[in-house]
Amino acid sequence: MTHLVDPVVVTPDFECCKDCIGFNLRKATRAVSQFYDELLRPIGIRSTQYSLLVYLHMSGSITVTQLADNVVMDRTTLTRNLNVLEKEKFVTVISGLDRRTRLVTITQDGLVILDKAYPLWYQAQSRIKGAMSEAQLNGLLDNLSALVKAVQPNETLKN
Amino acid sequence: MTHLVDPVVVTPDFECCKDCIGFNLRKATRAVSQFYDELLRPIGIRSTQYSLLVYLHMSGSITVTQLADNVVMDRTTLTRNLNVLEKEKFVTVISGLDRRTRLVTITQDGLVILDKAYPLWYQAQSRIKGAMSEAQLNGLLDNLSALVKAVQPNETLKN
DNA sequence: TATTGGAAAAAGTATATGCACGTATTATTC
DNA sequence: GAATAATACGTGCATATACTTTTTCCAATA
Repeated sequence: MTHLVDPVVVTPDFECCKDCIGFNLRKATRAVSQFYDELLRPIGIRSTQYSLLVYLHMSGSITVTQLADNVVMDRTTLTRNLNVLEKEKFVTVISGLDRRTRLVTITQDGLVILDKAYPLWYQAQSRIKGAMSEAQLNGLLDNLSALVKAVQPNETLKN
Repeated sequence: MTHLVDPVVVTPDFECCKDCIGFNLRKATRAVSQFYDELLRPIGIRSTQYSLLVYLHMSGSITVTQLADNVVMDRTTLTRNLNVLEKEKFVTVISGLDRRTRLVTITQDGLVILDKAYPLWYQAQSRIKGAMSEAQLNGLLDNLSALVKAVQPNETLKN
């Protein structure tokens, strides 16, 4: 005959926290972003700014919320990041037809800095890619996408 | 007979920037860290703080620079993160034997909050792990470690 | 059409991040 | 032992990040 065990408080096994996805992601992001930033430093922009400018170049004019959704960034974070780019004259932010919305557009100055930044970014990207196989790289990118999908609130629940 | 081509400025192919390791890492880190933070919110600490407390619990007393090296965090970033934990009485920071150093130690309060946080962290970690196979997870962690090693300045050059 | 509900965005507050620089302490060298 | 180099750390400044609250505007409905 079996008995229920007492509800004891088990000391957590913190050893397994070494495999925390969040911790390891943040650690790698710090290191990798610093690496890109270092190569971009000569022209005075950071990797976060480069990524936003590239996206704006590819997307064309876009509202703040749409851009935030697309790059998986909190809207208020994006607003502040855009303020920096606007101050540098790399983007313009104007009111949309729906006057609640704000349309973000890359400027000529933004395109110029993008062209300057591209070879620097490419160098950083190449060096990092050199540390892993093509299969590893594709696997990594796939896994990162899967993570984003896994943790994002289900959009279908909105309807 | 071959000729050297004119040194033309080629329009960059920004399409390939979609595979930027830094951009995709940051994006996943934003989403994933938010997910952990959401589950940790009931007890009032963030995933960054949880990770630091876990590390301090496992390592015992440690200097700021050693800790920064181990978690691949800028020393000044760590100082500020520790200030928050110190304010909450989760860690103590005292002068070491070498009076230049500062010894960081987790407190009783820190251990208490750790025990409370563990099941919440475990739940988040489990849900995320559920989105991928064991092989994928191990591959991801391996790739993240490889990235950190790839971009870190070669330590042997210091000697 | 007046109201009400929802959407888009900014501002306030706080943590996270890192570079440049300065200070205190230890180690080294002459 | 004094001068110098190296180490450990913090502060000032700026960007990156996100939650909460408030404001503005559009849409739907009674």
